[in-house]
Amino acid sequence: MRLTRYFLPVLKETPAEAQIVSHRLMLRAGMVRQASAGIYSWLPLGYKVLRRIEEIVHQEQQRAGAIPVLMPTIQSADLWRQSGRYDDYGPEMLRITDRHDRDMLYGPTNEEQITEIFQAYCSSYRDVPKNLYHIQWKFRDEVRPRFGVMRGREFLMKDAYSFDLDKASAIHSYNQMMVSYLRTFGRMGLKAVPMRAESGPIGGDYAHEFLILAETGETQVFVDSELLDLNFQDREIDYHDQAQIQAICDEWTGAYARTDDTHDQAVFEVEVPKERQVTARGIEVGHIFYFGTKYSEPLGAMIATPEGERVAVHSGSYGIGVSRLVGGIIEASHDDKGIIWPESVTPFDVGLVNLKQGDAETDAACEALYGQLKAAGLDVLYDDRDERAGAKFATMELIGLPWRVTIGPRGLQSGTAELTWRRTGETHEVSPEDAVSRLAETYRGL
RNA sequence: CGGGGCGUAGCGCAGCCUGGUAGCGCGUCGGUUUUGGGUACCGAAGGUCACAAGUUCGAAUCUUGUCGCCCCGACCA
Repeated sequence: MRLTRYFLPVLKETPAEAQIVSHRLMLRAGMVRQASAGIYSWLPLGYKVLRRIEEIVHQEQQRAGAIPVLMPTIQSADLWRQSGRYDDYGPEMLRITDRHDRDMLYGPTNEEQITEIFQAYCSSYRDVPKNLYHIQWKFRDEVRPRFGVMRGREFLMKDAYSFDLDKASAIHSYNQMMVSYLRTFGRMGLKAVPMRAESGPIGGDYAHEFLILAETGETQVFVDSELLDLNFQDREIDYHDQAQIQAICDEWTGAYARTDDTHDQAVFEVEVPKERQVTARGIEVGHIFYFGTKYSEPLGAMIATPEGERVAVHSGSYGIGVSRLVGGIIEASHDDKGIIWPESVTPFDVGLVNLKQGDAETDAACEALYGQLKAAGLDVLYDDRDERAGAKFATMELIGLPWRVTIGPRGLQSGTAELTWRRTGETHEVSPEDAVSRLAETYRGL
């Protein structure tokens, strides 16, 4: 993509309304535009990142056996009356009426809908286990939306719902999602720690929130540093192997990790040696929850056991805040110059900077390299504006592309380009061919 | 929902107290200049001063109401 033909409205100054760093950088990098309180338009650069995060979530959900569907944003109030949540949910739910004066709502979540779908088609133990998920916009009318996309009213969320014959099987479904989440967040360059959450009336240990540590997090967290040192990396997972999945879950939940909701200072001090006690702020990016028959009973989602008995199906729900992750990743990865995208979610793989636009020789060198990078399968943003070096560098650093190739008259004399790593500023003088092959290698498999 | 603040050009702001035909910086457009870290200079375009009512000869400025946005707190399956 040539920058002169792209739509990238970067700002030199920080808009007054933005307080936290991810919100500021998203506005300055031209990623989003606020439409009203807690509601945003996604501009091209922001949309690209959102889609890449979404794609990783899709891949990892399906790898873990979840099946994609798409449910509507607007729901009928009827199902919510059946589950009893129409009255319980309160003013956070956006309620609307259609032309026939029927009560409708903009979905804040989809337990009722998915359970209705499940019960309509599934009636036997042969139909389970099933895990259906979608990535869809949600609306929760927060009293005070803030922090840009981190706490919006309208937000994109992945929500998966598992259906099992009994609790033991449901716990395996739960564990599969926990492992899937570790992989998902790991791929995005995040260290997300599962922390014990309020489990509600069911009891047990089967509710976890995934938090990434960041100074601007809204939640106080208490964690054993042992967990922070764990590394998921790219280990081979067999999601059908119950023992392996259970072992991974045990590894990640074996040490103390809780938010202020469930924190117990006495237990913390007994279980965790002083030097490993970490108190920090966290951002919730995922939530997994086993809720048993809470919705299947009122909504009549029953299945027959092999013995012919009809029982309520055991369910869990599993959320990932897809749009929130865009802000979360920036909170976790930026410096005073701007964003630093991990290669896995970056809007462009590489930025190409022409230091002397209009000069026949540098223009030709840039055009050639631009073509080679694209031919190597890389997504390139070519800054072909007639701007000074400083302005071009500042733009690239602001929008956070992990790699920059710089071509100017100085390097061309010796036939070299500069390859710069955003994260450290480290620069290598390489031939254009080497730049292409190194970048292609870096992005292989991502 | 309690408390506080702000709506003036695309962005950041001044002007308001003490009413008199709206200004600065950045950005944008045209030109000269410069050319490896946001060059310098000249010129230009761009605003129903959030909206409504009122006071006044005259309102961005004073009064009242409405709307929008932000911050602190409470809230957040």
